[in-house]
Amino acid sequence: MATINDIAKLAKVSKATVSKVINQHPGVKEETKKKVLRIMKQNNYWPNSVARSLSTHKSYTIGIFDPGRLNNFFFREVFEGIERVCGDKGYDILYFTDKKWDGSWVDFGYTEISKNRSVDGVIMMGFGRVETSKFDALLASDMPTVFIDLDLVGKNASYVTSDNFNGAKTAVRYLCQLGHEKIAMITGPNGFKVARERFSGFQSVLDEFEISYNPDWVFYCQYQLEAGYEAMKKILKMREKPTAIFAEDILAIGAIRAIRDHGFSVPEDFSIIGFDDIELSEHYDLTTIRQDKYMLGVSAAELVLKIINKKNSAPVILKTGLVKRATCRRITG
Amino acid sequence: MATINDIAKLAKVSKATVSKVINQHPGVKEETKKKVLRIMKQNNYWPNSVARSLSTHKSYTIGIFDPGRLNNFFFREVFEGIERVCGDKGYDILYFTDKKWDGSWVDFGYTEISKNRSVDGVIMMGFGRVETSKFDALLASDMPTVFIDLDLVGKNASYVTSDNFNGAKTAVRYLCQLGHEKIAMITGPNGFKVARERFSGFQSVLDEFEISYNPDWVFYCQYQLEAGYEAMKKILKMREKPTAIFAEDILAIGAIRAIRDHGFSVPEDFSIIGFDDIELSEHYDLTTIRQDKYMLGVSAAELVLKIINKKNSAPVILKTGLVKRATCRRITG
DNA sequence: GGCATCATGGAAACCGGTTTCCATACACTA
DNA sequence: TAGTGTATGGAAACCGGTTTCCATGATGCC
Repeated sequence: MATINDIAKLAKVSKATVSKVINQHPGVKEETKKKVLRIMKQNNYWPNSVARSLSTHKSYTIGIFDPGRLNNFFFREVFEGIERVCGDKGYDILYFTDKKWDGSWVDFGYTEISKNRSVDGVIMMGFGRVETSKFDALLASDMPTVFIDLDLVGKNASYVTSDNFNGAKTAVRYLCQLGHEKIAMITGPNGFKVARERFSGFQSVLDEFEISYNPDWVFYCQYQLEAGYEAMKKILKMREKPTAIFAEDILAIGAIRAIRDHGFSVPEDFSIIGFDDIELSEHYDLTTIRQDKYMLGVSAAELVLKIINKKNSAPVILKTGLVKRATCRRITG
Repeated sequence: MATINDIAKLAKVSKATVSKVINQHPGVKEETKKKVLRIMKQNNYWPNSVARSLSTHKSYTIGIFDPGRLNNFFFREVFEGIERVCGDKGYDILYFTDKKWDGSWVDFGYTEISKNRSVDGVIMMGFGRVETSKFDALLASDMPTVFIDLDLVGKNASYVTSDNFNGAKTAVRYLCQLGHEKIAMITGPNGFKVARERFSGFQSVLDEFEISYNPDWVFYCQYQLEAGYEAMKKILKMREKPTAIFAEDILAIGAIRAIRDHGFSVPEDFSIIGFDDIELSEHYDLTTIRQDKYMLGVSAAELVLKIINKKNSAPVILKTGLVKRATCRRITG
């Protein structure tokens, strides 16, 4: 590949001049510029972005950390949103893999990894649990950072999330308005921030409708279909059963399968409302609360670019919406 | 962040020595090495990978081009396979976004993009159609390259794919062995390489069983559920209908929905066999041919690393397997 | 015609590493 | 004691760009 020196020699100018042409700096005669551009084109020259990053400390790259693997049902859509925005602004995406540092002699945090790769900003996703101490250094650093679904802020850090609290309220309120008073919740692991918020929304609506809260009807489990299935099996064995269940989609689908496998049906015997609106949900005709995953990605990318450009960095909270399908029914009594 | 110069000064040695320590080169006294390592650790130093790439021409980064967006049902799994292998070997992944080059003054191909970013190798995926000319430069270059589902080879290029031909044969043979003689195929766009291979497998088994080929029973469409739905609607309107349908999963599922929406059922009225085994298929209890998407990613990454390390670069063809579920039945004719 | 001003382009330092090659010091041999 | 070999560490060039600052020549003005 041709380098800037080759081009300089061929054009009989200095590399400084070539650089000015590349970067459209003023102070180069039109004629000279034309000549340099022509030589560049003839030699199919494009500046080496690594060398450029080294001197400018700018790489046109956004890093992504996703060590917990963002929920499969989410990843592609969120990623696509990020990609769209980054692409439009000329950024590429560096996906940091989980690495085994064999006998690593240095403790290595997110800040070091990203600075060492010279990314211009990072998006942190797939961290479900709330243990923020490992982000302290990152938050204190000047690395532009956006968290997805973790409400952390810092000098150069902000976050993007869906309005889980109000989304959950919409869901549960919908059930209440259909006449349900015995409502169970199957949700994610207790330590998960999004799960907690949704649970708060759930409780808040129970209060609002003066429904007493029954802790036996709350199940915390991993975000896996089977876990929803098992939780529902427990419900089916209870003497006093709820009439409706609020559960994140993948768990809701597990529950639906358990219900069907045990000879009951939805919504006749149980009304089910989900949260997320993953792709599968449509196939189960699941009534649910939609999160806009694509927009989550778009917003995260836009926000990190704003922070990079020193624009405002206010957190973004995305609205959710009720998607009525076929798994909830009105009950009387 | 500390640089190699800072460390050198603090340790009262030259940067050359620090570099030797970092890279575990011989010729540094144990005592000196210890001291340097201690200083590095104290200052939380890690070498800047951009500077390093510039001088070594090695970046520990694998680039991914995916402009056509690898089928959503595939992406995450393939990506995860790639990630696992890359991570284990200390590589990160640079995802090249689709960029709009406003008034770009240079024609820009895959080779230039990857060289300019100094990736050590690239994986090309999501190119369904067979137009290979745009890969000519890449194939001729020395950039280690692996194609997924496109059988292109070059000095430093190879590919990974599933055995679509034999997979399709397994599918169709299974139908034949169940007694079906009237078999339709709903497949991807005509120009798609994988679709063509599967179609060849289909035809080959028809020959094998001496079943005459009926072109009216072959439908080419986009890989979208709705397209499968529409194709099936056409079949349902035919006077002489097939008894079985071979279709890629997403199309098969569209077909199943059409069948059900029109008052028929699977497998009573039609046997359906898919290809791919996407996540959805299990939920439809679809009998299908499984492609191991994760392994596709693993193999692609392993292969590109082999090429980088000048090991063999023989193409990898992954076996497929029949997954029997509930959408095919024996007929007696 | 002499001098200030401006447009243009180049020299050189720098970004943070790697690597080659040479200098030094010390030990060992003759 | 001089000569040779070996272990160790440093100087400097290099990777391919950017950027600052200065030199040069042309122009404008009095």
